[in-house]
Amino acid sequence: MISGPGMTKYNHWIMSDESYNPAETEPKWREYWISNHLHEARDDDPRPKYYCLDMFPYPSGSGLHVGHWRSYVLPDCWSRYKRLQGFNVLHPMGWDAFGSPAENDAIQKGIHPRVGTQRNIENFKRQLHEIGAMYDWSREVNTTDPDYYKWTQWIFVKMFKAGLAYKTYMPVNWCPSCKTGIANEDVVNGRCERCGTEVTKKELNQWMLRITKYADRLLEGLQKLDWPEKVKTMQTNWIGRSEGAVVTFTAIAADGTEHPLKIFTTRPDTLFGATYMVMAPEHPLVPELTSPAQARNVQAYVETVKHEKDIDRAANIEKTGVFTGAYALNPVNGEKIPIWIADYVLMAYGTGAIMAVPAHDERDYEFAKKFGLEIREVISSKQGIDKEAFIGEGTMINSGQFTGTPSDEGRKAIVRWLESKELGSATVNYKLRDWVFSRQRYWGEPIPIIHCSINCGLVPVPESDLPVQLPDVERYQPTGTGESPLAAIKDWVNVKCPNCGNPAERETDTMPQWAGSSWYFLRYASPKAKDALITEKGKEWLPVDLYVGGVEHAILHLLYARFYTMFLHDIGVVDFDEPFERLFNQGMITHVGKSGKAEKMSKSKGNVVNPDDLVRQFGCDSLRMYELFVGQPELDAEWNDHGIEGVYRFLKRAWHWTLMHNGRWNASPPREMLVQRHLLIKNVTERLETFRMNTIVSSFTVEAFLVAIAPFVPHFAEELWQRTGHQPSIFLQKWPKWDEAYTTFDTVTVAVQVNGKLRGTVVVKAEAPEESVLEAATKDPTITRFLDGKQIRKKVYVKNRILNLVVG
RNA sequence: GCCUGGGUGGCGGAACUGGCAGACGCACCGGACUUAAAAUCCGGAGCCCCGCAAGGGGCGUACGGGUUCGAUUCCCGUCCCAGGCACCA
Repeated sequence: MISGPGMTKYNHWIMSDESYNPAETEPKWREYWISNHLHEARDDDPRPKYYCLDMFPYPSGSGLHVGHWRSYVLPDCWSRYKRLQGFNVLHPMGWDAFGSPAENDAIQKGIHPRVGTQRNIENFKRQLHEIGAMYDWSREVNTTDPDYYKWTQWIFVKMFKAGLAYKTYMPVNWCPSCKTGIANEDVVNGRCERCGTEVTKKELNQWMLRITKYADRLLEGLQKLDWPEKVKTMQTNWIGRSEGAVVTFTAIAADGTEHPLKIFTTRPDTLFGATYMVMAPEHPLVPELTSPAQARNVQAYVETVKHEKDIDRAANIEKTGVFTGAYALNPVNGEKIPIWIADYVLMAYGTGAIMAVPAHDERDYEFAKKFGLEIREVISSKQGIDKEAFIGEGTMINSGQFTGTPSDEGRKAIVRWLESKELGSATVNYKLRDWVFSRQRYWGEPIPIIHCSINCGLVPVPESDLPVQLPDVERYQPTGTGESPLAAIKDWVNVKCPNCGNPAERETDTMPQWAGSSWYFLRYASPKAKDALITEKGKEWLPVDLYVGGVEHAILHLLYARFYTMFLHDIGVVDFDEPFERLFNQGMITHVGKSGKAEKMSKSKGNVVNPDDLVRQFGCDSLRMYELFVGQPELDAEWNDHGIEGVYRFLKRAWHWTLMHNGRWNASPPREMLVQRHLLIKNVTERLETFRMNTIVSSFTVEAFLVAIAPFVPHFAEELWQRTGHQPSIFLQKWPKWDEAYTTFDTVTVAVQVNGKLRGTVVVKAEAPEESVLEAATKDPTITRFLDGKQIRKKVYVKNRILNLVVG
């Protein structure tokens, strides 16, 4: 700050101990809150509980930027508000600390993931501290802590015992050069991000979780949740329930052998329109059905698809496929139709084969046009099928005994007929697939299973032996066989079978990062419990009342967490089956960087704004307030580098205003002031309740009121609270209530329109009847100018708002 | 291609259930204070047109229609931007 002999009188006043100096007051109050345990949630507190949860972060090396800040400030503001409302608030924080960046650092720089992670956590914690949030650090959890992942493993063992965890061969993205499986996000344009080699597929024996068993419950549970409709829609589409039928066709190979070929269809009513069949290229029957004449083509196609499958393909890709040389018999009419393979049929959905009805399916239509296959209309429609497939409902035609039936009835009739002949059955299908739970990586929870090849097969580690600790390794590099680095530690791998005592081997796959984050919200309730995942006392905190985080987790994380909770409910660990009653999605902060466009902040785009500098210059409270002011919380907002100066100026004004008026507050205030005060409280309360924080901050400029602004600028409020002669902490106060009597005005300004155009305003008594407004309006020359010589044909009056006169 | 959001001044963004569009802030302009600057305080402003001025008029919420006394808000169509998903039978 400026000082010295050149200081003016006014500067001197700024420099006095009344000046707003956040650098001095903010650390003081943070320390006060901590040493007085004000943010710790007590189990035995008699107040009603409120659990406000932030999505816990992955502690990355690059630290927080102002975009991250936004997602922590809103829930903190809300938590403080709930505290002032008299709730016993649990607002915890922790670390989702397993994950590949730490492992990559280990490979590239030789830093032990545990060491690197610990260092990042410390930096994150320091930065989070500057937010001034009321986190209860006594409940901090860390997914990489053995005391924590003991329970991550325990849940897996329970799932295994319940038949929800199983092993199967699944294709993974495989880089032939790195000799390792890689995640989808590390495949860029079909190539390995690290070495640029073309990625292919490799079948690996993988652990799977049977999430599909919960598909219906995951779908139905959505109905009772207070979540954004957008997220519910995304989850609904992801689960993708569709009703239809499985129908068995008879496939005849070139050598005359017959194989049942099952297909799934949502339109059994179009069965008579099937003119060919398509199998996924990976379908197990493909080799058996392919004729010698077609073998070369088929093999070549299958090979191409292996490479193409996960490549980002352009929007309007052309259909491809080849004929297998085999035919199938349609069960409804015995007709012989050709069997093709094509990549537009996916092995992972339905049965991996379809009957193609080009007249009534867009994709089949396109395919049939390209390869000159027959298109047969079986549902009548006005538009016909000359230009495109007709996919709507209509009357069945060319359909044997079913001709003339409306398609929706026909659907059921055909299924009944198929069932009676044992040729098919009504079936519900889901897009949702089982969850690939294996990772061939080091930095994750070891899957607690022992392979006993002599007697017992797959044996879970006894619960009393948990956790299976992650051992130190010499090398973090992949083994090249597709196994995790753990496979190289022989004295860790080799164990005795807990069942029969014979030599056996540990599972060397680890769990995905999702594992630890699927249940962490439960652990905050009793983070130190030794003998149970959650204590009886801890259960009282649950479920989470409000969950705040980015919309990018709308599907996977939230679905997995719901699945885990349902399972834990089923085995009696918790007594509810939906973990998050209310969900709020933050928008992200965009900023102009090198590209010249406003984009999401990231180091590579060079558009990151560091909060540390802003906190130093303007204080934490200014940044908090600007983060809330910047725009509607659920929408993205663009960062304005100078915007924070506005809130800083406001806080300075409010600071001096408060100190100037101190001591004069108890004088009986005039009604004018009471109205201002009650309106402010009403506004802030109502807008907080609907999360419209950005519009509240604007209304403060009317008049600052310490308790009402405390959730937004806690240090500021706390400091002034004390300076105005009160005992800290302000957060022990009650949220103020407003009185309707003071939120109404004696007079109102009514807008007067003529033919829908604003021509003036009149001030009348509140609740005034139409006649008195009209009377006032017809006395106002600025309005009567538009009425002269014309007749009022119609009057529309909305009380206290508007009078519209239609003249002509 | 499909799904989901979104498009309002120079900029970020307000506007409760259809009722005074542009709150609040940034940037800008003018004034006060200052030797000067910064800071602070007061005032101004959507755009276009007429007028010396006081003032007056027109147009305006991506674009084109519609419903209505009245539309940023509701309906139909088009364009653009962002995010997500990849042919789900």
